[in-house]
Amino acid sequence: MSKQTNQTVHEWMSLFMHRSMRTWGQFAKSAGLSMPQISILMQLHHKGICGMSQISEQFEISNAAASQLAEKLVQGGYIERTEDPNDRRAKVIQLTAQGEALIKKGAAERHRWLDELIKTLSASEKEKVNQALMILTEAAKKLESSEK
Amino acid sequence: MSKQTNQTVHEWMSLFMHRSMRTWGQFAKSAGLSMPQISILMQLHHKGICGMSQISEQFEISNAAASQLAEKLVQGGYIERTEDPNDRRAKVIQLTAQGEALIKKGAAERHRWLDELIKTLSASEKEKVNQALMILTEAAKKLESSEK
DNA sequence: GCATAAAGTTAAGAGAACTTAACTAAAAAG
DNA sequence: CTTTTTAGTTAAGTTCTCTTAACTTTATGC
Repeated sequence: MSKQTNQTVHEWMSLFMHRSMRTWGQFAKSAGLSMPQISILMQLHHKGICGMSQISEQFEISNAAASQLAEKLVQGGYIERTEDPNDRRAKVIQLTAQGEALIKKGAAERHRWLDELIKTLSASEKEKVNQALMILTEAAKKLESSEK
Repeated sequence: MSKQTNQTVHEWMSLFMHRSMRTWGQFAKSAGLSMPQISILMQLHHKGICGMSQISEQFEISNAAASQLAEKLVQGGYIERTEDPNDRRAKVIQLTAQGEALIKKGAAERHRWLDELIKTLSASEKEKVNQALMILTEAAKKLESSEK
C-alpha cells in the first residue's frame, strides 16, 4: 500500500512540476527578472529573513554571486538589506512590500491552473483532496523543522 | 468548502514548489547542465517527441535560442535530432537512453523527500493521500487533453 | 591584545543564454 | 513555375550569472 502511495505521489509530482516550472519561467520573464532572482525572492517569501551565507548555501553558489544577485534585487526595490545587529559583519535581507507583492502575484498565476482543476471535481472529491493535502502539508512542516 | 480546498492546495503547492526548485537546480549543477537544458529534457520526457518550434513556443524563446540549446544537448548525447519525415524543413528531437536515464535519476532524487514524508504517515493517512492525488492526476490529464 | 577566521563586497574575466539579422532549404500559394 | 511563407541554423554581439582573487570590517582563539 505504501508502494502504491509513493507511485501516485510521484506521478502527480512529475505532472505538477513540469507545469509549474514553465509557469515560473514565464512569470519571471514577464516581470523582467531572471530565474535565480525569482528563486531568491521565493526563498525569502518562505523563510521571511535570511543571511547572505544562507543564500549562497541554499543555492550552492559563491558568496560573491549571492551578493551580486542581492544587489540587483535591492536596486530593483524587491528586497531590503540591513546589518545583522548581533554580528555586524553579517547582513540580512528580506522582501520589501513590492517584493512580497510580486511573489504573491506569481503564486496567484500558478494557482489559476490548480483552481481550474479543482473546479472540475465533485464536492466529495474536493473534500478528499483537501484532507489529504492538509495531511501532507502538516507532515512536511514537521519534517522540515526536525531537519534543522 | 471550495474556498477551503483552494487554500489548502495553494499552501501545499508553495511548500512543494519551493523545495522542488532548489532540488532541481542542485541536480542540474551536479549533472553539469543548466536549468534551461534540464527543462528541455523534462519537456521531452513529458511529451516524448517535439518539434523545435514547440520548444521555442513553450519556453518563450526565439527559434535561434532553442536551436542552440538543442545543439548542446545533442553534443552531450542527451537528445537525438532527426528530420521530420512529413516535413523536411522540420526537425524533431527526443531523449536518448542517456537523457532518459538522467531525467529519471533527477526525479528519483526529488522523490526521496516525498518518500520520507510519506513514511511519517499512518496507513489510513497514506490511503487518503493516495486517493486524493489519484483524483488530482486524473483531473489534470483530462484538463490537459481538453486544452489542446 | 594580536593573529586568525569569518561575512560580505568589489573587480575582472569566463561562460551561457539570449537576441536580431542574414541565410539555406523545403513547403504552400498564386 | 514563380513567389512567398515557414522551419531551422549560423553569426555577431549583448546581457547576465558565476567564479576567483583581493580587500574591508568584525568577531574569535589563544
